[in-house]
Formats: sequence, structure tokens, C-alpha cells
Amino acid sequence: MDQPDTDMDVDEKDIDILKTIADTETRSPDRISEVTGIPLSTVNYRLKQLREAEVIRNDHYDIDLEALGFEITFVIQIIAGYEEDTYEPLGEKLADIDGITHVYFTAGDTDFFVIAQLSDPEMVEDLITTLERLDGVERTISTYTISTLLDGHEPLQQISRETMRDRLLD
Amino acid sequence: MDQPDTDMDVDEKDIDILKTIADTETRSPDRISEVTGIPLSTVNYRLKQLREAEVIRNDHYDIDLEALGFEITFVIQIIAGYEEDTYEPLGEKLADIDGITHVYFTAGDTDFFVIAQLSDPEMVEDLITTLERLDGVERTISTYTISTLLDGHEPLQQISRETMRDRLLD
DNA sequence: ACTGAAAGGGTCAAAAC
DNA sequence: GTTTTGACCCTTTCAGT
Repeated sequence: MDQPDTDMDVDEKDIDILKTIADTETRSPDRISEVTGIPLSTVNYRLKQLREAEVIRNDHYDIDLEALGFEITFVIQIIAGYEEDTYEPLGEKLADIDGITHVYFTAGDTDFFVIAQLSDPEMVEDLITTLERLDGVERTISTYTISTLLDGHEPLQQISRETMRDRLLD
Repeated sequence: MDQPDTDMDVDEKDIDILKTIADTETRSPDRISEVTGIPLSTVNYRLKQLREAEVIRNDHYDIDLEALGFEITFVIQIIAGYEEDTYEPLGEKLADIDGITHVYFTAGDTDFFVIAQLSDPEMVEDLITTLERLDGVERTISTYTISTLLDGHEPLQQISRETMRDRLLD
């Protein structure tokens, strides 16, 4: 994941705007202005800055793969072989595989945690087979997800205003 | 996660529209129409249907917590106690904790896989302490993420057009 | 499934505070 | 650095085919 060189400096107004976006699930500058009491033009001005700092990456549609028919979720742990320089390319290969939506390269016994969303048992089988055959993969542990309680699609809902203030101000 | 009663019935045009949204990272009906060659009015018509089927949940901003200052990611496995009816409420409690962005209730030795995004070591400590103290939590395994190669923010990019056709048509 | 037209908001730039 | 204004453009909706 690319990230900006330095973190954004945010203030109370930015936090208000960001929390309103997350909590009311809107992107209408008009509504944000209504809810926060910040003038519309200022909302636009701040939004522009937040976009420049890449805190807001894009305005886009929130697609629900589950509703589309990819209802099976797996958490897969991947233990890789020893070679130092196989991690990077292996991570990229993982990120390219159909159905894999998240790839975390981690410290510890497990080298990668991967999340996949699949449509049917056949697609599950295909994925596991593909993974086992990948160069550098030593072992995989696949865990079936009974239910997804929180899927990270609105991440700012998951951080309270107080935490944002405590951790981001000054 | 709520989900619609039945899956959406999609056809080639819907797949074209959805893939264009994901690949070009646009939500402009105008651009979608341009890229796919489907008349603007039809694009609008299909988009409305996709919204009604909740495949498209919302148009929203894509917020990058990392860019905001929550740069530390952990994958946390949670092993719960024995009682049957503690899972549901425990899952909900997990989803409410500050910094936790994903919660998967899983089959197997680990009961929950959780992903958290945090700002600093103090927030990490707070989270682990909170988790260990939760009723029903027997043990936690926290894994530090060295780098996030794919964060699921544009899930449809992760499914090829061929797979969509194979798995969703008929 | 597609068209055309009308209405409502969003966006951008210039300028004032 | 923030706010106002106004003009332009795109999206959305609806009645009609």
C-alpha cells in the first residue's frame, strides 16, 4: 500500500468532518455542513486538503461481494519457506489471486494472513490448490468463517471521536 | 453483516459496469458509459438496480486510516471460553472496540480473527489489555503486521471478469 | 431497455475577509 | 487560512417510447 510521506495534520474541524462522513455514511458536502455547522465552503476546502493528503483516497461505490454472490469467506494463514527475498514477490503473487481481498505480511510463525471471498466450494478448492502450488509456500492453514461481524468497509466508524482527538491532535 | 434475502441476478452488462467501477475507480455514470459503450441511461438504470439489491451499498469516500496516522496493523486471534451463547455477544463487543476494523467469527481452534489499526504502542497496549479482560475471552494471539499488501478497499478489483462470468452467470 | 428534458447538487475559481 | 459568491457541469429522476 502506498502511503504519503508524512501524516496529515488534522484539527477539530477535520475530525468533525471525517466522523460525520463515517457516521452518517454520506459524502454530500451539503449534509456534512448541515450536521457539523461548518460552512459549506470550508467543508469543501477541508475535503480538498484531505484528498491531497490522501486520507481520502477516492470517492467510490461500496461494493458488497457477499450480496453479489461471493458468500464464502476464508481466513488463510501462509507459512513460507526460508529464503529472504521470496517474501515480497510472494506477497504480490498472493494479492493477484482471484478472490483474495486482503494480504497482510506479518511477523511471527505465520508469514502471511490472507482473507478471501469465494462463491462456491469449487472456487474454494481452486484457491487452496493454487496456494499450495505457489513457489515459496510451505504450508497453509485455512479457516472457514461462520459469519463476518465487521468487514472494514467504513473504517472510521470504528474509531471514536475521543480516540481521534487523543491520538491525532497536537 | 446484513445481507439481502436473495442474491442479485446479474448479466454481462452488470458485470461490465461493476468491473469498470472497480478497475477505473470511478463512480461517474458518464465514464462508465464511455468505457463500456453502454448508453448512459442504461448505466443509470442498472446502477439503481444494483443499489436496490444492495450490491452497491453506498457511495462514499475511501478513507485511509494509515494516512490519517493509524499506521500499526495487528491480526489478532481470539480463543473464547466454552459456553455456546457467548459467541454472538462477544463478537458484537469486539466490533465495538476502538481501532478494530474487521471481525470474523470462525470455525476451528481460533474463534475470532480480528484486524485492528492503531496509532501508537500505547494504543496497542490498551487494546490487548481490553481484549484480555473481556468476558469469555480465554486467550489471544496478537500478530504484528509488517506491511499490508492489500487492504480490501476495492474488493471487485480482486475478482477477474472471467471469474465473475463463470461464477455469476446463469 | 432506452430517450430527453428538467431540477438539484457538486465543483471550481476568483475574490473578500 | 477561511469564507462567500456565482457560474458551470454532471448526476438523478421521471414521463414517455
